[in-house]
Amino acid sequence: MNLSNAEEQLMNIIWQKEKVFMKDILEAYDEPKPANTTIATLLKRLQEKQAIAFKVFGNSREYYPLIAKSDYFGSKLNLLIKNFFNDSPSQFASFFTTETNLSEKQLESLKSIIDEQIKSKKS
Amino acid sequence: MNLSNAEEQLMNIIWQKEKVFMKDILEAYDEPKPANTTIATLLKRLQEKQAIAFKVFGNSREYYPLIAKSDYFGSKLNLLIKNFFNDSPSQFASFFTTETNLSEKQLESLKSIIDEQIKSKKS
DNA sequence: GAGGTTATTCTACAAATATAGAAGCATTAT
DNA sequence: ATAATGCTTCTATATTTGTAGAATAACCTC
Repeated sequence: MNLSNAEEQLMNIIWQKEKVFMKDILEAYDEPKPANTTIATLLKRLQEKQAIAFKVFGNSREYYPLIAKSDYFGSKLNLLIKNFFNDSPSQFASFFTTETNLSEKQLESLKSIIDEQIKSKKS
Repeated sequence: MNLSNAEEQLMNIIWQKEKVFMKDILEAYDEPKPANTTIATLLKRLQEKQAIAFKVFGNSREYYPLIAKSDYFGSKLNLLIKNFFNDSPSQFASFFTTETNLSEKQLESLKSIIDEQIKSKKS
């Protein structure tokens, strides 16, 4: 599943709101808002790509995602790790921790998340 | 700095080798290798984008990166975190550890990386 | 120094992307 | 009913991307 930038941006809105009508989407965009026909085009393309679907409600449609954000983003992330870090997640992780400038507190919380993970692996 | 996929792939080769001549690049591609004119086009575009430069050596050019991989990738990563995780690195981190399916060993090594980080923050 | 080899530029073209006008069809407000 | 509104589809255009042929220039070899 490959989405263009504009499509990704729109998907983000849809993921965030879970279900949206056209008007909700327009609202969600910052100024300068795109023409509604632009959004309509993107919605169409997303349907073709099977990224979203809709339910008819009265005269308009309520759009919802067909793919989970975590799935989409997870595969994207794995691709990045593959491309930039020779498929080594730990190499990426080290880059990540140094590069994103996490606070001490954030690092601690990350550590405990990892501990959780390790525990669950062991069980 | 926004690079297309093909450009990114080429940059990766250049980053890996640090300095390359055309022939080195061609070698680095898997079969089916692109036409050398294709590579030449991409090199040209990367120059326009100020992503690479070259030194003339005899009759040919030795290309080298103008932007660091870590810079490029770091800003890409931060963008992703911003777009997908509401600008919360720790939210991303937790996603990362669950989603990339790290082995227990990798998790341990990641944990020690984080410990290093915490120590260095404290000092 | 004629002919092959290699790198570079120019030109080209199809596909994908970003963006939106025009037109049509419901629905709602007057 | 009529007009205004909202949404969707169709059509269209400019730009970017992926890919590479043709032409050219500079070496290398014999």
